[in-house]
Amino acid sequence: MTSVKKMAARKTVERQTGVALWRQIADRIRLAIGNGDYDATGMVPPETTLASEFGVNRHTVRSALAALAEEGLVRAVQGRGTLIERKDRVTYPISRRTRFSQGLGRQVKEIGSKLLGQREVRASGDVAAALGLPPGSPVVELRTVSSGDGRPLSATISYFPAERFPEMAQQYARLGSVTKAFAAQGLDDYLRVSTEIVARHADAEELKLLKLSPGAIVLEALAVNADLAGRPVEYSRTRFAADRMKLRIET
Amino acid sequence: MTSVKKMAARKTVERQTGVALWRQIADRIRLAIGNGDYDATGMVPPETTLASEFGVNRHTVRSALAALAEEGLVRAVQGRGTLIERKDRVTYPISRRTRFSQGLGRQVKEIGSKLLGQREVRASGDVAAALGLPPGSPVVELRTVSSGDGRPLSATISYFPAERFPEMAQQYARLGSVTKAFAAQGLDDYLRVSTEIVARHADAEELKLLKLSPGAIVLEALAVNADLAGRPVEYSRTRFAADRMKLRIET
DNA sequence: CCTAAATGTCTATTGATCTAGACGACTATA
DNA sequence: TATAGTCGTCTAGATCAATAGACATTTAGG
Repeated sequence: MTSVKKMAARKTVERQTGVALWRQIADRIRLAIGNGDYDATGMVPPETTLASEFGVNRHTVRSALAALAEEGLVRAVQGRGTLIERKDRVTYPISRRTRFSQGLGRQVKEIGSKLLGQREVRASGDVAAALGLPPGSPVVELRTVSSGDGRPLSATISYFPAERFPEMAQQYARLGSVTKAFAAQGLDDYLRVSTEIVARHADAEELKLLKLSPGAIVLEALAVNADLAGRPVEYSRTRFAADRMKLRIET
Repeated sequence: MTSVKKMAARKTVERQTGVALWRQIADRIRLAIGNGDYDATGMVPPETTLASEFGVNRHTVRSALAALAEEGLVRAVQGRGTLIERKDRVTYPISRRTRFSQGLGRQVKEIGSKLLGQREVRASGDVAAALGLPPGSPVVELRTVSSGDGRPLSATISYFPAERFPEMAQQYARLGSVTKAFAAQGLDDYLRVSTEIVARHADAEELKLLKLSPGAIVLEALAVNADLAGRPVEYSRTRFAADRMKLRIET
């Protein structure tokens, strides 16, 4: 409809929006790489081509590519072109039996989980409601960051009923997995009962934990897991680096 | 953990990242409004306070507030302060039986669906794969925008197998609902078989359709619905205005 | 009625971003 | 070994983003 642009498929970027053109273009190219748009050549189109596609100066495209090179996503080789080093976006499956490491298994070679902190606190309103406990009940809080092949993928804050799982913190520290820590305390199976997802700009803490650049997006998933009898055993708040992840809902 | 900032809670913003300070600040304030941080007064803190909190000049804060006023989120009144006009996020449930209007029922008074365009096209690779058809098969494409209480919430592109649902476009135009259009063509029930979710910055078209301000985020859900025999009947690509919506996964 | 506190407007200056053009350096291929 | 195609670097100027300070205007409250 409306106007039909001729020739070189014009990819629009917006000016005067508080987001620099080079950053908008970097975001678009990162997305295109993730979509496999350049798989045929394994390279990003030449700078001059990109510049005319986006309707900007070649220097602006170079700034965008420099940012992507900084991320380790591409590598420019003089005389040849700009090679794609890594294709982004890991798929994270969400199902009734969601297990962090399991789902990522084949997509990344190495999964890392780092425990940032743990403490016992009294459940605030939302945590208590999610876990079906009276407000103020003791809960174990775990803060973790998970990464795939060295890149941070998600930052999580989890809450567990302290009375039922008093050793949660120690067991997690020892085993490095929520599923295993549950098993060590007599819970062999649990199911995802609810997940809420919002997308927003990352705050300062998230930028640091996930090694993101400002303006980056996080997908925040609020999830409740329950045992087979339906009693909540975990409430978690996971922030995913949106440009590295895709969520798949399996129903 | 680590360092504890003292005094006037310094809210950090990052410089030289391609995202203007005023936009970072606008994003932070929008988030704070959504979190209910200013509910006590119904107002945003004074410009001078915000300026010192973020460690920037008052003019920079004014640019941020001007952007939020443009969105209709706040309204500045000389001599009084900056009033919060609106704070919201509609929840969109995703389950095996996802129906657009149903889930929003009690949250918004009035649901609007606008048909932007319809045509019959040959299925491209991804569409064909999702619908389980040979590439190039005829499919009906519908483009719609849905809104709640007058504000656009989502923009959708849907594909239906043209052979099985030849009247899709006409029926949708007449009935204003995919569920009803299916029913009119003999399909009484269908289920969501897969959903993929990514978050990214809105492109130019989405900014326009969803009446967003540049730099805004969209949640993109790629979904396949199938009949009870498991045959795909719809492939849809829905872009939600992320600052107005929350997705709830029901498993 | 005055004052404090808040937003509105103006000018001037600095630094970051973007454009424009030219030319050098490297790679692959005919 | 040319030559076309591509990335690398440099200079100069225009526009946008942010700072700084001053003062006007409006509102609420003593």
